[in-house]
Amino acid sequence: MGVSKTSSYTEIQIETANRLKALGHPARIAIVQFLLNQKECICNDIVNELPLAQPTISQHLKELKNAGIIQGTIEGKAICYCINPKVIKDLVSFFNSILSNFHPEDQCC
Amino acid sequence: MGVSKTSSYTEIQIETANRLKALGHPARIAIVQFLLNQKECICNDIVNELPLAQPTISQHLKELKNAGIIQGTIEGKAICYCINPKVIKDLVSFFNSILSNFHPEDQCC
DNA sequence: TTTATATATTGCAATATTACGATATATTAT
DNA sequence: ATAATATATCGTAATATTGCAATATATAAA
Repeated sequence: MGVSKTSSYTEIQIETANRLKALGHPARIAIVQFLLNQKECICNDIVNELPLAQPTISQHLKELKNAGIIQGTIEGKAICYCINPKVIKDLVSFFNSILSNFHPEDQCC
Repeated sequence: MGVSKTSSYTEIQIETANRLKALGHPARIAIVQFLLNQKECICNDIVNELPLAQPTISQHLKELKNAGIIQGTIEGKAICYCINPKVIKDLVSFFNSILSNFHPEDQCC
């Protein structure tokens, strides 16, 4: 006892958690994958592809956008969404640093 | 019109989303990082480290365990939790496949 | 200007998550 | 057997997420 629990979370922990949370839904995983398989990444194509109503897709896109994972630009009356690769690269770095800290000989299970 | 939205989610999309969701909370990020920085990965040490009550930590550990990210073994009256590196490696593979599908020349924004 | 198309926002119901006090369980120490 | 320690579970309140119908906005087409 006597140990004070003063530690809160670091900015990096919070930002990483926000990004992973944004990707932590099958519809949003599917959206990201769909965007990458299309040359034209138009919002309406996602609505036609996924089994969700248009407002729900719009909501998921907003969450991905808020987390910085995608960005959108207006293309006439449509909106084109694209991946931000830097965020994905940051996540890969995060997991790789986890793996580099992993020492099997220290594991008790 | 005429396009039926028959597609649901694949098993991989669902599993990946579950794992990312499990990591999508700063406390669970902190837990994973803490486990990797300790040789002895004892649950009670996490309780002393993080600014959360013991039942809350227990609940977060359960979610990480359900997602397969950690596993625990009984060590006397304590429980030792460890990372499952395969799950992290799977996530790195997932993000790398996203990056390999990313073609800047196809992006509209 | 009217109509059609594409997307966003609002409002709302159902469900899930988060956090914790109280309590249960299980092991160890006395 | 009793007490102490470590962890899990239960119950519950507060909040967040998910999904959608209805509606608003904005651009393009007629």
